[in-house]
Amino acid sequence: MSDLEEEYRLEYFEDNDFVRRECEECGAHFWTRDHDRTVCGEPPCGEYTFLDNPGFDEEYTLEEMRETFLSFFEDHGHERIDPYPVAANRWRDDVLLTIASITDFQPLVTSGTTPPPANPLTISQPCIRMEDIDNVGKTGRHTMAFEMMAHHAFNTRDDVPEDRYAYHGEVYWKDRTVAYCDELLASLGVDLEEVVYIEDPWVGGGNAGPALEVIFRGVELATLVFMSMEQDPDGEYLMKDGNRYSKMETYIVDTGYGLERWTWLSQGTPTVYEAVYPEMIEFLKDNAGVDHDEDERAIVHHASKLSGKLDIDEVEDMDVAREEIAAEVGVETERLRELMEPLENIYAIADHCRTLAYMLGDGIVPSNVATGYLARMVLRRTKRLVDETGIDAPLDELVDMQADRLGYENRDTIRDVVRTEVEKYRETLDRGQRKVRQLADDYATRDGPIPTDELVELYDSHGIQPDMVEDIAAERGVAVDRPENFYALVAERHGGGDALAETEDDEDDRLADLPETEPLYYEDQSGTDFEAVVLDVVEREDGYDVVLDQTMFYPEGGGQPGDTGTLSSDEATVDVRDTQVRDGVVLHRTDSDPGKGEIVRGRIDADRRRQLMRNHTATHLVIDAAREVLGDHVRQAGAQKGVDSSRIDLKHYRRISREEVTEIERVANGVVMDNVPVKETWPDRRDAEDEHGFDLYQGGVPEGTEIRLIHVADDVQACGGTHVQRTGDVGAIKVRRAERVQDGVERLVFSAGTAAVEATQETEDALYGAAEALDVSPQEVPGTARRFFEEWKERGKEIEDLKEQLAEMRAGGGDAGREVEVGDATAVVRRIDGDMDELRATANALVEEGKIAVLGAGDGGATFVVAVPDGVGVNAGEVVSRLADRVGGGGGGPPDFAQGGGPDAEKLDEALEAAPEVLRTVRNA
RNA sequence: GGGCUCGUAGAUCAGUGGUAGAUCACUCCCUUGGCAUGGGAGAGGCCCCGGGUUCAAAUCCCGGCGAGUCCA
Repeated sequence: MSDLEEEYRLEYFEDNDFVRRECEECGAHFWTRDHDRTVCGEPPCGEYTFLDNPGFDEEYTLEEMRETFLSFFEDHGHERIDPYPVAANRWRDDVLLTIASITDFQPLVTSGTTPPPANPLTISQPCIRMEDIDNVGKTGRHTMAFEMMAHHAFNTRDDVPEDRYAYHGEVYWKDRTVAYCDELLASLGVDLEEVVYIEDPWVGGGNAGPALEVIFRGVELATLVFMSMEQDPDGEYLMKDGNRYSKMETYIVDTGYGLERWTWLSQGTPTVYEAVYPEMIEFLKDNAGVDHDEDERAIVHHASKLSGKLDIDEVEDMDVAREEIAAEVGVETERLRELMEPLENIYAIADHCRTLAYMLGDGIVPSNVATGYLARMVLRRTKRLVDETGIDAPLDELVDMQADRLGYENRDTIRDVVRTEVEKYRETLDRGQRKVRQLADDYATRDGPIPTDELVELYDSHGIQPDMVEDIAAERGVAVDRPENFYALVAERHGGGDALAETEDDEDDRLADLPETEPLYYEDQSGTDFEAVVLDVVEREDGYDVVLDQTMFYPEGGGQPGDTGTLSSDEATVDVRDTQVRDGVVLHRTDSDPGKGEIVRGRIDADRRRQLMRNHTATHLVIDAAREVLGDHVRQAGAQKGVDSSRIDLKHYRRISREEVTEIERVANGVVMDNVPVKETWPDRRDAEDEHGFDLYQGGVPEGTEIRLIHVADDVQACGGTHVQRTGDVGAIKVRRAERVQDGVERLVFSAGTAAVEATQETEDALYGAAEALDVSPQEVPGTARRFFEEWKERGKEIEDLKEQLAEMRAGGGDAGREVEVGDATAVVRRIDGDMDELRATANALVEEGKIAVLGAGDGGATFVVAVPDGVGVNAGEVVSRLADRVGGGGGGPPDFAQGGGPDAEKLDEALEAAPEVLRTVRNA
């Protein structure tokens, strides 16, 4: 075992007369040029000393600071890289949002599978961290959106083979990294004597390494991480997370310089927000009517400087913390709150709008899942703050102010998304208010508070904040039972949620030893016949996996199903039912064993494959058409190609209308008719990304240095599937339907080629069938169907009406049945073979006349209705129950009107015979 | 990806297996010079769709469609 102390003994520190010290306050080790320094200086061992006392020679705006940083590293041999989207789930599935610049390069680049876009590189990466959301605006230093400026270098040890990783050798390591930091700080006018490097080992996501925190005037300006270890039970390093780690063959410089912190430091304003969004804060203050006099400004200024104490993670009681600040500033707590709260809200609004600009600008569509859900939460929170603070500018305009500043080009879409989402929120609020009002009225009559479980239900199922419930309940004088641990109770409802460990079926070692299968399906996408050698046959539960040296069978991938067909040797032919790929080895799933070492002739099911190719090319066309019709924000959220029909899931913030579907279909078929070639290229991924951007990766990010691109007209996508040669080969595209798979995700189901024609014929057949049934032409079907439906309803009403008349006549006519005396009342017992409605109507009519009605019907089964006028002591339910018993069934109902029946219709008359007896028995009971 | 809730008149919603309801809106009549209002009458329902259980389903069960919401 060894610890990391050695790791920090840099030559750079030696050469520049640094000393290593242990902080008197917290015990951390740090390096400094100031030999008299005894504390590390990071709060709580130090305080911000740059407020009103800028740390740099000049003041910088956000834009200027970013440019200064990037050009500094460009001048020092780094290539400037465009930022990645904030929606990190577009290239990795373990995080939703980009939370650091290194997020961009995980896992493919950090693992050495794929080369970095440049090495070394510098970037200013927009990031979003939701954890601190409650601190934003209050502490003066927390933001949800920020840019992490960084420089990265990807290294491998010299002794590893040159081709093992996608990059090789050392670019630079710890000394140069620290030297850059010093030089950058010095170039901005920082006195290096004041700079402290704290040893703070870094652990995260299965990797670890030594790291340095750079502290200047109490603020952490940068973190320099030297990622060089991976988790390993036998590793020699025990890190702070309690796990053991060992050195990797790759090691990576991962730095993070907070753009906002640097801008803030250069200006020395009381809060970071005033340094970062001065114009927007001016605008918001103006709009909200925040106008302070000299005196008030001084209070706010003083309080802002102390606001670091309001960190809700560290402060136990917010109110107490505010009191302390008020005491120190020398004003009433309430006065301070009145002054500070609107400002805090304004700061938060500015930050949240920037967050939304990043999210929506990068194509996140608000929804109830994943990043879309986060966007929705931020938007709603922002909307609440805006309303609370009395700002009357529409939210889409506020977000647009940030989008404009950040240079987004899709601002119209962003505004449209915000407007749509605000409207949805308004509807949810309306719904919620109505619900709460009703509930409150309900509990107002019951003389008790609204219980906790109702509160939890309102929030969990209807999204109604407890605050809102309390407000509305208070208006009605109803208390609310709101416990401290409210959100814990909500979490409880969602159960343990222990994630099921995905049981990766451990593949045979046999496969690992086999060479990667030579793919023939790219060389000749329309080829169907080939010869190959059977390298191995693995028996499976339900068949065999055959491995060949080369194959034309396309293995399932990119939403395209694996090929089927046959493998024939001289002796036998086996069926290939499916094709899969594991680590480059293609597995042909067959029903019997073709024999290891045999030379076989492979033949794929050409018709099926051709349909799959048509569907795959059609998929590209439909996505492209959808983008044209619906907007550039449309992205693929999943796809599955099939022989008869395929589907793609698209991110879109509205339901796709019938007209839009028609238009998409028209555009896609236009490209089919243009019959343009479908081209395949294998560019270097860096060139491809430079030229086409991240939208290449609609179906996921491929590995490797070179990637395969499919070009169809103007559309370019990274794709591993097989395609037809010209768009005309698709034949035709028919969009069969659009359905909503989640909020914000629309699914288009479509068919290509023969299946498109068949799909059209199917709907036509249905239409012709309907036309024939109605005996009209197909064009007249909608009108006629509507008319028939109307008439059918009319007739229903008429029948009901007639039944009632019939019932009255029956009741009055006394044609059949018999009248018996039951006590003081008269009962009419009669068989009427009508349906339940008729019996009911007749019974009602008899009751009107003051008579007890006992009616029976015998169509199919036996049914009874018994009705009793007011004031007659006979329980109708009881009578029915006894009568129904005689026909093998049951029945019941309220005492004045009951129904029942049973299967034995032939016993109906018998039962009616017994009715007078039953009535008397029940009456006396 | 998972949990929960909802779908009944044009709108908002009641309706815990037994005759489908309320309020607003709508139409007509009365009150008034007219309007606000007030009084009365009326029209308006495949109770989302399909299956099942039951003598009987708006109601219970299963599936589908549509919507909302919370969490990862």
